[in-house]
Amino acid sequence: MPNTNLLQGTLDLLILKALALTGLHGLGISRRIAQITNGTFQVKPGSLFPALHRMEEAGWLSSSWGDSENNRRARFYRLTAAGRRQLQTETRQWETIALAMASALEAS
Amino acid sequence: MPNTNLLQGTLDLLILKALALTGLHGLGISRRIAQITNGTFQVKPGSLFPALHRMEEAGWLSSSWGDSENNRRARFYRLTAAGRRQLQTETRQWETIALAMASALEAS
DNA sequence: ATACTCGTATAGAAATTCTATAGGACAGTC
DNA sequence: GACTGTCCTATAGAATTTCTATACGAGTAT
Repeated sequence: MPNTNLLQGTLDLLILKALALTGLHGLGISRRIAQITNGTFQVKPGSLFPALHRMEEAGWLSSSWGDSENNRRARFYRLTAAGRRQLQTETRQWETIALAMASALEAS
Repeated sequence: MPNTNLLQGTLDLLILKALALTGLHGLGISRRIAQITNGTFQVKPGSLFPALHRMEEAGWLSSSWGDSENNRRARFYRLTAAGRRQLQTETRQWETIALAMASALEAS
């Protein structure tokens, strides 16, 4: 019974968008996503970290170890140039989908 | 390389919405989805039929054999009462998600 | 010491969707 | 009648993403 909390496919876009302004470490990304979605999406570690690894593998993120605000060892992620392009692409895709769904749900 | 054409989770809602007005057979549902989304979503048989079976299993649809407009044997699906409730539930869920995403994508 | 928070990580399960393929039946044409 | 195309349903198998649950190390505070 997967409480499909998040729509499959939206997580990547949210992560990319969370990193658009500045680099963040994992939990920081999670917090920023909660912030920009007004608390609607609460990404849990088990979803977040595999996604980050996958996206780094894809070349959209790069990362390095550093120290967090609380003096903990943390891995900081930032967008690569390809990641920035991907953000644009996925944003457009989302807009297409949102438009289509809005049209469908308006249909009488 | 799954060209995830459709966002995972939207298919059910689209099917429910396609059947909101009147019962349809499988390919008819597919055509109606294309229609109400202005051609954005083209649901292929390999996605559609498993979904229909699943949703009937879940009690949201009921079906019966009949003849299509073209005099072919076709299975007609219609919403059950539970299906109608599910349509409302998923519509609200979608709206929540769409709002959250809009908020996220607006963030500077 | 102890307990708590922060931060990352992974294994395993679950679910949905896609590609590819199949086949029966009707309709139209030569 | 044979052939071809369209309509309609169906399934197997693969691929992918996300969730639950669990773990562990290290800093902080009591």
